[in-house]
Amino acid sequence: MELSAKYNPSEIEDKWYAYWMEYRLFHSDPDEREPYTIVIPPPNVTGVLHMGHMLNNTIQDVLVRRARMQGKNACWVPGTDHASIATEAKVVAKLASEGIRKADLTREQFLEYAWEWTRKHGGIIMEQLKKLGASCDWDRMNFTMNEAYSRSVVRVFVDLFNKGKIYRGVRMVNWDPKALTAVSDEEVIHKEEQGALYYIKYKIKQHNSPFGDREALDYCVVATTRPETIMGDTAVAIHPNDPKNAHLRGKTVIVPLINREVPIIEDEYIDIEFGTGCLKVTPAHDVNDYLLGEKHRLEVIDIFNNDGTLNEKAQIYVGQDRFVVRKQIVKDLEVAGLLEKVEPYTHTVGFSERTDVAIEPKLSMQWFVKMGELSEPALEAVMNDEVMLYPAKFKNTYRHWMENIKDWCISRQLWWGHRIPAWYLPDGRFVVAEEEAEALKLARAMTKNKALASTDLQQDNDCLDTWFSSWLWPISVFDPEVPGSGEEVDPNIDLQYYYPTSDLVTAPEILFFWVARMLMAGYEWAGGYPFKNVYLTGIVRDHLGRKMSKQLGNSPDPIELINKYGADGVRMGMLLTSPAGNDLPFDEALCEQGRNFCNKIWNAFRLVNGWQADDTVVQPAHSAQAGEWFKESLRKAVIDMNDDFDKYRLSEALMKLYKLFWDDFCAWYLEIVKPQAGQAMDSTTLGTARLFFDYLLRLLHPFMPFISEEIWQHLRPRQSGDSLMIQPQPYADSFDADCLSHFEVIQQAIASIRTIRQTKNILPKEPLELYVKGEMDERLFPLLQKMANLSVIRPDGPEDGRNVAAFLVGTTEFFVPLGVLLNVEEEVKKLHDDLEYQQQFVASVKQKLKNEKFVQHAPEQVVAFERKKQADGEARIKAIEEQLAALGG
RNA sequence: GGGAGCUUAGCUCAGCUGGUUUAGAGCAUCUGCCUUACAAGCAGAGGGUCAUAGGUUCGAAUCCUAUAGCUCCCACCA
Repeated sequence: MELSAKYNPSEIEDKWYAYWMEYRLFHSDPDEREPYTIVIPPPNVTGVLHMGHMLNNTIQDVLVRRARMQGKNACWVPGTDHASIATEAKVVAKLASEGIRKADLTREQFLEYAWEWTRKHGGIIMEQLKKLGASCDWDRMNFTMNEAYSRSVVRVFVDLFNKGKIYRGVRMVNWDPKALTAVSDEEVIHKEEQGALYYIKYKIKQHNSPFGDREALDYCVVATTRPETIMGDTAVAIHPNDPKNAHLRGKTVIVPLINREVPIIEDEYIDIEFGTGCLKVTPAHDVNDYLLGEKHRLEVIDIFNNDGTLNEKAQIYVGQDRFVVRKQIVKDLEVAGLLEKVEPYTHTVGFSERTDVAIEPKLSMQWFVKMGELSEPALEAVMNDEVMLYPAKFKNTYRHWMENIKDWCISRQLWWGHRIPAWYLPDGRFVVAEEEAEALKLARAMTKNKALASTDLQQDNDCLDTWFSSWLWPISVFDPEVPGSGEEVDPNIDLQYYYPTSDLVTAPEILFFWVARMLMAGYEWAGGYPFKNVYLTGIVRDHLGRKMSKQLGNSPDPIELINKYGADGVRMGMLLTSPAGNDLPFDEALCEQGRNFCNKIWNAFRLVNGWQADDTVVQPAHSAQAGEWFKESLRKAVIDMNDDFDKYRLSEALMKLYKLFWDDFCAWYLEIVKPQAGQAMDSTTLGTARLFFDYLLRLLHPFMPFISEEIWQHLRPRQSGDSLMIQPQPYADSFDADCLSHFEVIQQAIASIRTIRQTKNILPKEPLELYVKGEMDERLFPLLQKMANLSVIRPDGPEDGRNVAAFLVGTTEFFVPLGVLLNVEEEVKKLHDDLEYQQQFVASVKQKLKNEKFVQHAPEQVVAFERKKQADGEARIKAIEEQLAALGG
């Protein structure tokens, strides 16, 4: 069989993915084995794969494939999220491009468009994951708006409501006066704006005056950027410890132009240094003011219409736009003598991402979940390490957030999502139920009106926050009947077997949005934590350190990368420099490195594949030695990699494997056992080499599934249905450290001889002689001889020290007689430099040992080690001095 | 403003409870090689006051304090 000199991924990747699918190797059913479960963080249903997904899913696939090869029943559940905000925004934009406005559609019509969009674009991302090699159990594909899943979301809402954990309340939302809708915090873009700070005089009302309630000359000054909202003022606030405003305590002031009397309140929220230290309080139009208002029980006066014009509650400027009013009111205040001054002022203002108009904070009725009790077990689980976060530094952040948790606003003014299962009665009261029929029953009971019809009920128009469905993900993908009625006869087998899942791999920015809430849901409805370990990935950045985003256009298309470098190459590129929790500065050079590694593996295979065994050939000593050494090296690597995996240090595990394969296996082992040109190979060595290759492929498979499978299938005849995917991982629990260190001495000696060749211009082909003086494992001489191309190895030093290149490994001296004349001066200088270095080294060690406190306090081992350092150093000095003497230096 | 974290070679990072020759790796760089597996390669080499300043200690990249710079999360100041 003819094999190309370059590995060609595109020829084999689809073939093997189809093969794995054909034999259902990704599929999992509960059995007696230990389960290993991952649920995918569901990407947006209509999204496309970006680099963050690449990283995230590569990590998951590595973990899943490894667990599968460790004999666990591995199950990776795929699926997508309906992503209400993002998807609805896309649908609205698409309709707009066709000249259709959402406002002109009924809910049903809009949802029809949305489903059409979802059917058209949904699932693209899952197909892309297949290109990456993701070994998901596609039979378990899920979607947060599936019928069953949706029922579970509604059931959870009803359950929480019945437990008294859901309530309605007023909340400040980001109102877009142009789109006439609330937008989420994520859709608000904060921009710096050059504005002004207006200082407005509020007259102080004089009480207890002997002359009655007459207006005084006295006033306080309030600084504001939004003078047009003063008609909504219901208080002026000062700091309780503010001496310069102390005279205002207990007074009331008059709101200019409309002459409303409002109280002076005191609160520590006020910044004494800002402006005059007096804050106008407008609860309807500022988040902080609203909180102040709530605290001090102030009246709330909403002076704006939905389109940003003023309403009749403003009393003046009714019907005019907020920005027109701002200009006009400043003039009017000035005329009235109530404007003290205007200062230029730079501040940030929120703008709507969709319409680019200034966001108006607006109060509205929303649904909330009480978080207090729900959050307790979720906080505890992480703090007592029942659930582990990797890296652990996120524990602090997590605690900080959980301890200051606020109630969760779960309603969204959107149509694409799970509609809130609340029905309003004509009298304004409401009932909560899973279905309309049930709601009607409840409503009839509540009103004691049996004639009440379903047409009298109006279901809430809002839908639920996306996270309110995705927090159930690790439960509902296995059992959408949770929370059940408590009357189920058969417990759900899948949930029992796969839950809790093993590892969750996700981005740190959704630690609170998603991870924390899944923990809460797990304890609330599934009796315990939803996952044992949370691996928080880094954020993928470009080489300038910017977050990759569509807007910047700095994100490469993952599929193009796969086409260019192969899936295995890209996977390796993603994993090479991505320790958990650290940012990943992405560079295509990393994929190139991955591709090069594939090529290296491929060519190593070509070499081994081309060898023919000859039973008449006896195994050379060096080949046997190389085999013994590589076996130990492999064992050590397996142990080290297991340790790395235990700590979720995937990139380090991969780097160890990279070096094991490239350096130890290719550069050393294969080079040692490689027969001379034209010579045959003994069957023992060939068998061993193939066995090693097999082990290496097993180690490689979780990281690079395609190339490893391709080569494994070539390595020996296979039955159909066989796959590397399901072979056990190599196992080791110990290794021979002496064997490795003896070999290392040989490696260093060989490298030194090669350096001599290079500096002396001696070709590798030309054999050299070698003298070895000192301790050395002589059994390894044949190996040394082959790799350094030595004609002979002799004990002790040469009699004539001239024209001999010398070097040290440890304390062992090596001499290479050279046919050419040495540049004595150069050699002497080199030896002097080395001597000086060694002398300084020994001096520093001596200094340390002379210190009585060191000898007293330091552990015995450490002192003994220092003594050995001294002895070795002195031995080396002696050797160098001898060499200098031999050169007559 | 509150919280968390980071700063080690040109780049990306290891370096765990202080002692393991005078700090390691990969990539990049430089030198020499088209050696019949691989130039997407082989062989070799160079490169670091461990951000700065103090402190603790017999001993500090490692522990403590301050300073500077950077990153992230939360709240965003009328």
